[in-house]
Amino acid sequence: MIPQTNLMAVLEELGYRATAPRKAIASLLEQRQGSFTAESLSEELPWVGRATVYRTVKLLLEAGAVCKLATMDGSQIYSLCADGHHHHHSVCTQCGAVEEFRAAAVERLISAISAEIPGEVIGHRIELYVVCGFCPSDGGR
Amino acid sequence: MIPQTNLMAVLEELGYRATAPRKAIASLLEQRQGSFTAESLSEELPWVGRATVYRTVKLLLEAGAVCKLATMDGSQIYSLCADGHHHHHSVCTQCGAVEEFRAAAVERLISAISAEIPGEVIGHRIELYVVCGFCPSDGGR
DNA sequence: TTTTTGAGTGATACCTTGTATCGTCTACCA
DNA sequence: TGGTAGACGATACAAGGTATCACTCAAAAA
Repeated sequence: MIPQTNLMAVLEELGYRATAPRKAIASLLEQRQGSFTAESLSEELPWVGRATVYRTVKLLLEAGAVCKLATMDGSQIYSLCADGHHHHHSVCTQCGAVEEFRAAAVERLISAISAEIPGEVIGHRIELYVVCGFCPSDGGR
Repeated sequence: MIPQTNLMAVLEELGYRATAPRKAIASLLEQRQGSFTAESLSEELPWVGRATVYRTVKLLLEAGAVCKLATMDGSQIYSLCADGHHHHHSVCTQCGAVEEFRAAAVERLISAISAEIPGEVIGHRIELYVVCGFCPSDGGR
């Protein structure tokens, strides 16, 4: 799985200018590779205005380079998306690491359920919450 | 599917007092039967303090009489839950109607995916976004 | 290289969705 | 019919995000 490594290029292709704040945000995200919040980005780049951080994250979201997901408690986090195509995420509840997965079985399941549900299915959200291999499991305590 | 029709009784069973604001919120939710936000409740019951509305919704959530879900754009909504057991929801993107569904296939799928993912799966979130039978489909416009 | 200009910026006010605090009130049991 | 803990409303606060606005600067044109 090779994550998107040239966020700035993605933005430039869409006609957005290569400014210092955008470059800084892009390169920070490329280094970090995990999930993040807009607020954490803002803290790590105190010289970039808060509004600019939120604006840039929104641009990346619209460009499809970043996905918005929900944690188990319902709060929002963002994650780089390696894959522009439809996929789902597993989120480590301990360290925030995000993995993408695509499973044909998921799509088959959705169609099967669609058939049983009144109305037309136009979208879905599937997130798995995991304790990843690098984090101590709760059971171990 | 018979929704929970006695929210106040649920709260009283847990030892909470039957106060006028709680009764008003419970009966409003029982009438409405759809999804709602805490803010919309507060607007419909202007004589009940905002904090009380949020507190009561939280109690119902903890009691399992209400579920918290995410809309397609990531915002939070609440919905009455008929069924205390584990289930999933489909949300109409037009009118906000929520249907519950349980599918053994979902649970089988989760176990199958768990086997392919590093780490231990401890939870999941599955929501379907639909245009329900009572709403005009976008395709029709 | 210089000029031009509109996209992008930071500061700041504001909004939404909640939670915490605190003095007052009231549901309920004895 | 009290006494009292639980519940209340008002209000301040917090997190996460958007809107506004005057200023700056990237980059295309001259």
